[in-house]
Amino acid sequence: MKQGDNTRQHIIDVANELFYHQGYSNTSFANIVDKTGLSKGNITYHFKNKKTILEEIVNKRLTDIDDLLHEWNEEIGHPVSRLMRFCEMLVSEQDDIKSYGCPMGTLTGEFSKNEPELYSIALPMFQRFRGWLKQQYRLLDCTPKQADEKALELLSRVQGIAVVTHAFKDKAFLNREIGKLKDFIRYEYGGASC
Amino acid sequence: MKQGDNTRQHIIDVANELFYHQGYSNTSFANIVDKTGLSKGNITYHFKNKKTILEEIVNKRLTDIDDLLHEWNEEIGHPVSRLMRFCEMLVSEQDDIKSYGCPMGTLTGEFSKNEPELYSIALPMFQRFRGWLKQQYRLLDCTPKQADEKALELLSRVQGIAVVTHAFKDKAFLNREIGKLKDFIRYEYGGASC
DNA sequence: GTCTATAAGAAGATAGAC
DNA sequence: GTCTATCTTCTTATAGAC
Repeated sequence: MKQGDNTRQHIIDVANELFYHQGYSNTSFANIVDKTGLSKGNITYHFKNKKTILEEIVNKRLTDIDDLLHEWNEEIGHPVSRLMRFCEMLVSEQDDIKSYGCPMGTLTGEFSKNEPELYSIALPMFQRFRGWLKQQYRLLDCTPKQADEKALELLSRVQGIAVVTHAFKDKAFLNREIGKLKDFIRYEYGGASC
Repeated sequence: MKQGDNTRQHIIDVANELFYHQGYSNTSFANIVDKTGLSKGNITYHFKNKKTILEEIVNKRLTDIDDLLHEWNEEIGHPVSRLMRFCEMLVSEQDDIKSYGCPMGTLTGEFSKNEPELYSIALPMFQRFRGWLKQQYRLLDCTPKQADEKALELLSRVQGIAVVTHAFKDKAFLNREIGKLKDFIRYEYGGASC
């Protein structure tokens, strides 16, 4: 039982990395077998199929996102500084962004094309950030509608930077654009409201 | 021979749509067989494998891009208006963007993760737009460096809009953001230079 | 140029031994 | 809980008839 929990977590960690690094549909059970060092039978004992693994991975990611956003809420007093912190996330993950794109954006994008079931599993990750960003704009006295629009806009800016960084393998671009994006936020909300 | 050319083109058209609608690695030979109505043997007669089909598809897309950009150069006098036209492309393709994302961004993203060979085939599409956008900014008296940075920025903005539109299936967002993006260009270059 | 047929391999799903 | 083994289906590759 105790060993089983470790194994379960091990499978999730390995699959999470594989799904991110080579895409979900490009990752086979055999890939997970190889990288975990476990047998196929053992993995199917813990997870019925790939979709079940994905669900667990997304659950883990959602928990991680919630923890992160909670931490930012606790540690960062001003909404504008929180928005900045959100942007800085891309900088600290720049090596992965360059090599594999945004873990949330690329996964959702893969499913959004033609896999409604998996799409509905992955979308909540985006919704978490959207909701949190909206809250920050609400604190800056935006109306609900304005706040949501601004949340989506910021999400869009960040996703665009991730896509281009990934496509052109260009970390200098990422750092430059995140800098400009923070300037934009600072300029728009340098202490003022909506 | 003449029928063969039609068949060849038919395969390319069908595969192009399938690769866009469900992703490259998610599309099998059997999918192409079904949708073309041709036999498997006939398709392998024309194309050795999936990669070869992809190469032809990208070649076709590159020709289409070149034709489009050439047309814009001919028909639109002012660089600022050309940049606007570039943004408007997303609006006219909004139904596809919503359902399948940007054909260029999603394809390149799929390969950029872990398929260097296919990545090098797909990247030139991005480079075409990057180069053309840079030219427009050069005409607006930007230095080569500035022009290239602005080209990447605009590419990034548009890709971000495509990703979020696709993720949230939200055409209203697309139209709103493209409007704002055009305002931004108009504001920055309302007849002035860099 | 187009088709059918087959074979060889990879993928996912399932059963049972330890 | 973990493993080996089998089975079915999907995917690709190749050969040969019309």
